[in-house]
Amino acid sequence: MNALSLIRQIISSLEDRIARWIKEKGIEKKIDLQRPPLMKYGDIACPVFKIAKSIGANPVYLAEELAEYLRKEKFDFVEKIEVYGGYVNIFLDREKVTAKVLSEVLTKDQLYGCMEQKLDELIIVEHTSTNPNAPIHIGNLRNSLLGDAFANILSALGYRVRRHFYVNDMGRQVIMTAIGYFLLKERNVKSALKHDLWTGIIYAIMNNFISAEEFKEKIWKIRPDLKELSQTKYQISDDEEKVFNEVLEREHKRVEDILGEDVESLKRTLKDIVEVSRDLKKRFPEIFNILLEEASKIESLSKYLEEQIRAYERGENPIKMVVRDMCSNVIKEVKKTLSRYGIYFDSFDWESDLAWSGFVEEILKKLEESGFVISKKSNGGEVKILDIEGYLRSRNLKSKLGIKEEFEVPPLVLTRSDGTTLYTTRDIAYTVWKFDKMGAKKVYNVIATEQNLPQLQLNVALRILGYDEWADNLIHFKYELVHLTGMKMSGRRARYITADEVLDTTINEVLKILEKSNYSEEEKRKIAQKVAIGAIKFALLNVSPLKVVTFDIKKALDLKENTGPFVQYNYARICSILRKAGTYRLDPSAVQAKWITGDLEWDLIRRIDEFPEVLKKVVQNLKPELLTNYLNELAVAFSKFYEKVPVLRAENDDQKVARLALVKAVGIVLRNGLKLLGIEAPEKM
RNA sequence: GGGCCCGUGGCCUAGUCUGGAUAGGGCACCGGCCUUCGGAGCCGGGGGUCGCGGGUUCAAAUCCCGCCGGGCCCGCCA
Repeated sequence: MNALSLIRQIISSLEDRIARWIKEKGIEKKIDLQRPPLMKYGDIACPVFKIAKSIGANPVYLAEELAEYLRKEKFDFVEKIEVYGGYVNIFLDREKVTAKVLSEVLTKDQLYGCMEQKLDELIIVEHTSTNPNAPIHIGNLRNSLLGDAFANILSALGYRVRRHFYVNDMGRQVIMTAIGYFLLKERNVKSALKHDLWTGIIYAIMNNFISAEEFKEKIWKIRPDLKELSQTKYQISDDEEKVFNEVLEREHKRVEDILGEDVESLKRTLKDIVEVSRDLKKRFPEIFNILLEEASKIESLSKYLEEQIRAYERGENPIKMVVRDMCSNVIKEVKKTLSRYGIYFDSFDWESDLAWSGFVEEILKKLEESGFVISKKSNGGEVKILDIEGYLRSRNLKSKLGIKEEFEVPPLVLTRSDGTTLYTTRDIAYTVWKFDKMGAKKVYNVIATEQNLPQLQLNVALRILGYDEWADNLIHFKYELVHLTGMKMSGRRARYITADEVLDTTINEVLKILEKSNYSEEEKRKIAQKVAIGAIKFALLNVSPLKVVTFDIKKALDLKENTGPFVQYNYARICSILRKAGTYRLDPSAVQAKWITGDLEWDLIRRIDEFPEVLKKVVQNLKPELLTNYLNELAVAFSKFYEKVPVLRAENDDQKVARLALVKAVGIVLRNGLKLLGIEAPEKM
């Protein structure tokens, strides 16, 4: 691990020495060095309050004593040591540090920040993994950007990284979409839209039909006579809605007894189904009506759906062909969208492949052998349930996994009553596959926090299988969802802001700014592309994954508010300086650091030196926002330097060369950092 | 009812794990700066009960307890 920053190394050697001093005094305390808040307090500070307290000494005297001790030692890069209050403040030798840091950055160039040694360890980052029946929208995009940037950084740190997309083609939603997709195909209805948009609409409509049917079945249990009102099972007419509401109102006691459901929530469901139906019918009348017509020929869509789910799980045609055809078409579009964002995968893993290979069944059997699977009679069949809580209690694992003892972890349903598997069940098999077949040492799953519980259950399931080490190395990289101002995204209503739209509108916005410039059309296009990507990615990555992002398209388009373009802008300015400078020897031996030891320069040097540390922190803490923050601050620091310190019109050639070297080094870090975020640094903008 | 997460000037955000010096940035606002390397910029200014209340400590945004507000989850969905 040689990618330590220089100052980090200096701190370590100081810490060793201080630890020795503390030990000599017979004190047990540990001390951490810190970065002082102001430059006048030096570069590294050591507060001595803790040890002073433990031996009842005056902190100021003790600090003086420590300072004396340290002064006697020889530290390579330390210039002076001062005491202020209970702090020992250490000032570094700017010239020496600057020379060393610049030499490091300039010689490594594109590799600065990266580990030289490649590690053998394979890390799998699974991200995006959207259902293959809809377009990538702004919410999914957060997942993709986090996963991709994180994978980039891991690979900079020397790991072997593979990016995997899990194609979830066995879910209920996908199969119902495929049914509708097939019905339209039979009627020769061709999509005028991109495939992912097309299936997104089909999904919404089919889902609405099935919800209507399920709702009616419930009502009819209470009032079989109301069946006569029904024209079609898949729509709730205005009359029906009225009557249903009356039934729910008047007979609420019976309703709750028979259905075991809350009347208020049933009312809400009813209202929702009707509203969604109206909305979809209005927006997509043809598709809606044709699907309704075709669906009405089927006795029960929900039964039919269940049959098809079973058939697909067994790998039977024709549903197999239909689903595969539809999903591949959607995935093609998803790939296209993501490639516009510069995001690629090493592998698309089809859920169904795993199931058809018999691997899911194998895992299921193994789980049953553990003795923690409970079978429960239901719907004329048997559901299998994994007793997570029971296992945790029997192994006393709760505190290890950070779960409150009193909290009872809900069981995981492994199979439906007809024997088909559920998402998380298949995910257990998939996870085993990642570790076992792919040989991953570590797996990061970039998945929204709403899946917290299933991810925990998955983790425990691995332990039940005896794969504790894998479970320890399975990391749920969680993030919160994206909310929108002014509208709500909803797959059920086929309402979303797609990643393509976001990019298109942002590009247009950048083009407007570029209008007055005298770049060629071609250049403008290229720049707009890069800057738009920079704005979007930076904005989404800049927010902690654990915080809900409220995406305001208007704000996102205000490029002044966006720090991505600001960072890019400073890179472009750097390129401009270097271009105008012509050919200067900027190799380390030609640079005299004594010319660049002012506060502004020193601030830049310290930040540049910190870059490798930042990358490590991003990975350790799952916080890509540390990198966006870092880059923004580096750009701010550079901007200040740029304003105050002339480079091309320096006083003499040596000074000019030194300043040019510094500028170049800043450019290298900005460019490398942006690249890790998946953002290109334009030389002109 | 239970569990997890978030709460820092008008808005966004760092710092919280591992407690230390004047809570760091950005946007917006007000006032300056285009004869100087790219003004998508720079300089200056106002604006804060770090959600609230206790506790621990020489020292709390940070640790502990209790509340409040917001989000998510507790389906034979994913």
